[in-house]
Amino acid sequence: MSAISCTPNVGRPRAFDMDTALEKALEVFWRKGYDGTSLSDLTEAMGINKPSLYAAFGNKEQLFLKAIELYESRPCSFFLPALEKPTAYQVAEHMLYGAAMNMADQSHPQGCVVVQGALSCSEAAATVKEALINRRLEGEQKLRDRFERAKTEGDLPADADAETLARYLGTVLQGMAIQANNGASCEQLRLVAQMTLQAFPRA
Amino acid sequence: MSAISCTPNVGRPRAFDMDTALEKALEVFWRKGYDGTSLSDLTEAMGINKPSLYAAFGNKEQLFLKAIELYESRPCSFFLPALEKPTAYQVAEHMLYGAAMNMADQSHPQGCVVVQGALSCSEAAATVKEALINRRLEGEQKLRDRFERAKTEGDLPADADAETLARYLGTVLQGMAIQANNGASCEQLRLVAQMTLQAFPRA
DNA sequence: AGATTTCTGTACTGTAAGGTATATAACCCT
DNA sequence: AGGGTTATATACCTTACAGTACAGAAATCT
Repeated sequence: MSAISCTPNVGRPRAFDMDTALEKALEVFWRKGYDGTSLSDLTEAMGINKPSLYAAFGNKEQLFLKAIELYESRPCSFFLPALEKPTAYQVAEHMLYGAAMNMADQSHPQGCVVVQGALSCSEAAATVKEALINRRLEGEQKLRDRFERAKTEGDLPADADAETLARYLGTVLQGMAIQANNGASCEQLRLVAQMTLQAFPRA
Repeated sequence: MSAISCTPNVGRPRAFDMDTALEKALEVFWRKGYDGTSLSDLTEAMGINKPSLYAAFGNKEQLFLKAIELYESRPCSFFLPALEKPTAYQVAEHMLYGAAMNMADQSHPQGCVVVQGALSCSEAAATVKEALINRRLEGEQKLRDRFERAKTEGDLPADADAETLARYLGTVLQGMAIQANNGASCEQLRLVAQMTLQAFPRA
């Protein structure tokens, strides 16, 4: 995933850092959505001209998809690390509190770009909309798989409905993204997380 | 709210029904969002020309706001009726099951236009974004007021946190809108509703 | 009937959108 | 130093955007 890998050793060197520029693009897409972001918004934020953008990232759509990949692989991402907690309850707990922390964080746009990047959108954005839906569904599938495993490991009751537990958790996480856009604070989201966990079966 | 009220009795009569046209506009905004909807999309769906649209509804922004008013006052709206149920638990129950039914309904776009109409958007959509945030916050305030009342009426424990209960419910409802966009069925959303209610205190 | 009022349809405005052609600048390799 | 290669900057392309001017059509009022 590093941008270094595709840097040639001949020709004029790129005058900007691709990863930094991609971070800037992500921030704009996150704040304005795919349809709401213009190429001028992007080039301005990234500090480059259009031909550089196109040469480095393809086009607006590919730039968006690369920004999403970056988003999910960032160190502050909470989803995958939470999956590795030892019990289903702890997975849910870390995911909910991680989301509360992350989505209300004022150091970047609020909410989640995978939720709000292209929810209702033009036909021009159909591809990225589908990509985001797939990301959300994949996330829930990972949760479901984790909960199925928890059943075999005994930290979830054998009759627990892993699919619905995963969808419930996904629903709250996605709802928290909207809440963060509404201006909810980290502490307010933590209270929601706490309440959500009351419906979650324990060992 | 009827369009009849402002119809003059002199001059050439309007060749289209304003309420029907507004329904069509709502459907487009719902599906494509404010930024993703063009005036051509609107005039085509509404079956009218641009000057008729501007004369009747002002401009794109005002048309959107009128469409949202229509959305919230439609007979199939579930929010306000649910508030009138006799107990807090029944309020939550009817709201969650109503949302499950409504948001996955295939006879119109999935989800909720108040959630997805202008979530992340351009500066041009800033006004409508604010309007939608206010609608969501007002809905939660109504829930909170209802739950405060339930505490005095004794169908919620006196130490219940009405504010957090309202925000929890709002979070799940908003999350269900995303789920519906993901393609979740009514039945799947009902299972989420059921699980949500497990965290809800009863009399 | 004629004047007045309002709506409709076409054609148009200026601007901004996504994307590209081209010339020049900066580097590596021999 | 010179050729090959890649990036940059400016200027441009086509298309679509939100919004409007204007002429004609359809109604009511006197």
